[in-house]
Amino acid sequence: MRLSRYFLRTYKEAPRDAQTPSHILMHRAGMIQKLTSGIYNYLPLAWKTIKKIEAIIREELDRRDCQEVLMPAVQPSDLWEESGRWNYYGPELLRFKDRKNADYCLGPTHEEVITDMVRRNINSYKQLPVNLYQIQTKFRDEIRPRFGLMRGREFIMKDAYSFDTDDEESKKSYQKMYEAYTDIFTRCGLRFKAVDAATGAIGGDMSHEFQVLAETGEDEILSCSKCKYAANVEKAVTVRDIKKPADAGKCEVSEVHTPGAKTIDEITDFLKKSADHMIKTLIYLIDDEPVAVLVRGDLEANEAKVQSSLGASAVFPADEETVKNVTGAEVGFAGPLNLKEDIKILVDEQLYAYTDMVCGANKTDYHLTGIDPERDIKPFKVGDFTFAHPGEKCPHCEGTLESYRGIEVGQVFFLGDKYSKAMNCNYLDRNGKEKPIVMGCYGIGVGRTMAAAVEQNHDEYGIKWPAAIAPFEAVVLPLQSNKEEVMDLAEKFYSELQAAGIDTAIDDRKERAGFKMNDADLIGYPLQLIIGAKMIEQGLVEIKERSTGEKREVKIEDAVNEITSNLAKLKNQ
RNA sequence: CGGGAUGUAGCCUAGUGGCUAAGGCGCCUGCUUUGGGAGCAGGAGACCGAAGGUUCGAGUCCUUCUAUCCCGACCA
Repeated sequence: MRLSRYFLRTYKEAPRDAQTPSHILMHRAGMIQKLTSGIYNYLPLAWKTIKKIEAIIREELDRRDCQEVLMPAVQPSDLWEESGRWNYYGPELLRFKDRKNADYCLGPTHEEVITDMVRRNINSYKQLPVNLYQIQTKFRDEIRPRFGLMRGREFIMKDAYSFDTDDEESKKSYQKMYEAYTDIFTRCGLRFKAVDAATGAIGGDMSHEFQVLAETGEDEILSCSKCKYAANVEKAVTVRDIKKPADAGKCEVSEVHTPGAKTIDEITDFLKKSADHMIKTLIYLIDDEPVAVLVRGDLEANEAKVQSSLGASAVFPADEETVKNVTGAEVGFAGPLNLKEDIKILVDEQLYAYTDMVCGANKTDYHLTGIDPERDIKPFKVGDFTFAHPGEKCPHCEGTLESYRGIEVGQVFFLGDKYSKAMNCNYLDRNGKEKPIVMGCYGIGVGRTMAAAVEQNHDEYGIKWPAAIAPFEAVVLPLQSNKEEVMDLAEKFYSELQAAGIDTAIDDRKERAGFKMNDADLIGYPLQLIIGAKMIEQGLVEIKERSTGEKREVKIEDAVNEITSNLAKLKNQ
C-alpha cells in the first residue's frame, strides 16, 4: 500500500478522553476513532490487524474441524424467555421492539440462537460431536465502557459452541478448544496465562480464562511461583490451616449496646477488638432468595464463590428494605443469631479458627459478643467464601501465589446441559433413548486481543506490533522524497518485497525524513527499510527492527533476503 | 446508579462579565528545506454542547438538560 493514497491520519497528541496506552496509541496511529461511548470506527490499519487475528483464529479452528456459521445480531425475545435469561440478563441486554411491538434484543452472546439452530438440525448421536463458530459483532450495553476497545459496548467476538453426547466427550471438546486457544494466542505473539475462572451468569462448572499479562489489565490473577496453577482472583483457592482455638466454646454470648456503630471500623473502635474477631454478616439476594454470608471482619466476601457454591444464576447485595425485613434491624446490625426470617446462612471456613467473636444482634444499635462460630451458628453450608491473597500457599504444591494483572482475551466454558435442557436440545442415543446434548462455549474478544497486544507491546514512541498481527509487516521509508534515485530504489524494494510475499507499505508521501520515521515508529511496523541518499552512495540501506530498536546497515542487494529472514525470525518468536 | 471532573475549529489548549473569541498541531497556496514530527509568507476553518435566565453587555454568572471521561458499584 502507498501511504500517499492511504486513508490514514496520525496525531501528535492524544485525545483528551483517552487514558490507556492502547487507546491513545491506536487513536494516534489512525487506527480507531470513537463514534460514541464504547463504539468505535475501525479504520483501514486497524481492520487489517483485525483480519489477521481472525485469519489465525479461523485456521486454528478449521483444522480442528470446527465449522464457521453466521448468526443474526438481532434476536427474538422468545428464545431468551425459553432459556430463562430474558429476566436474568439485566440492562446490559439491549432490548427493543419492532413495528409490530414484538420484543427483540441485540445479541450479547449466542447460546440461545445456536441451541435453537442445533436442536432443529441434530437428532441422532451419529451427528455428534459438532463444533460451530462465528466471528461477529456483539452488543452489550455496559454500564461503564472504558479504555477504548478494552471494554466497548459494540465489539467483535469469535464465539464457538461444542455439542457432544456426554460429559466425557464434551470435556474432550473443551480440551481441544483449550489447545486451540493456546495456539491462537501464541501465534498472535502474546504473553498470556490460561487461568481457572469463575463461570458467572453463563453457568456451567468448569472454565478457563486466557489472560494477556499487562499492567493495565482489569483482572487480578494469582499464579503459583512453582507449579502451573493459576486462577482468577475470584476463583483462586489456597491452602488454609484452620485450627480450632484451644479455648473454643468457653466464651459466653452477651448483648452489648453499640449506638451508631454500624461499620466494622466503628465497632472495632467501640469494643477495642481487632477486625478479625468481627463476623461480617452480608445479606444477598441469590436467585431472588435472601441469604446471609458470614466472613471475617477484615476480609471481603467473594460473590463468585458464593454463586458457584449454590449453583446460582444471580447474586446481588440485598437492598435496604430486604435487609430490614430479614434482620428486623437497621442496616449495620445484621448477625447470624435470631434472624427475623429463617434464611440460609453460608459460613466462611476461616471463622472456625476463632472464638469469642462479635456479630450484629439483629437489633438496631446492639451487637453480640462472645460468639463461638462452631457452637453458636447453624450453617446451611461451610466453605471458602473469601478471596485468596498473594503470598498464600498454592493448593497443589509447596509454592506461594503471586499476583499479576491480566486482560481477559478469551474464555472457555464447560456448560453441561444447562441450555440444552432448558431448550429441549436433545438427541437419540444408540438405544433410542432421548438425552440432552452436552454443550461447551468458547469466546475470544477479537478487538480486545488487538488492544491487549498494544498494551503489552509499546513504548513512548508508539506500537511494537507482534509480526503476525501487524497491519503491515514492513514499511519502505525513502527519506528524501525529492531525490529520484532514492524514490526509484524505494519503489524497486516495494515491488520486490511484495513479490516475496511480504505485506509491505511504502511511505511515498512528500514529507521530511523525521516525520516519516516518527510515523513509522508510531504505527509500529515490525521492520522498516530505510533508504537514505548518503547510504545509497555506499551501496547500503538500513533495516530497523521496531521491537528492539536495533538498526543495521545491509548491502542493497541483500536487503530483500535480510527482510525476509528477519521477518521469519520475528514470526517464530 | 452514587461520587468527581470536563464540553471553545478535525486534534490539543488559552481565554478577570466588556472591542471582530486567541495560540499550537493538522488542512489549502507559494517559496525554501530533506537522517528524527523544518522555516517564511499568505489563506480557509467556531452559531464557544443545548435550552432558558440574570445583565446595558455572557465563552465567562445562575438553572435545567445533554454528552464525554475518571473512581466506585456492576459485568459470558
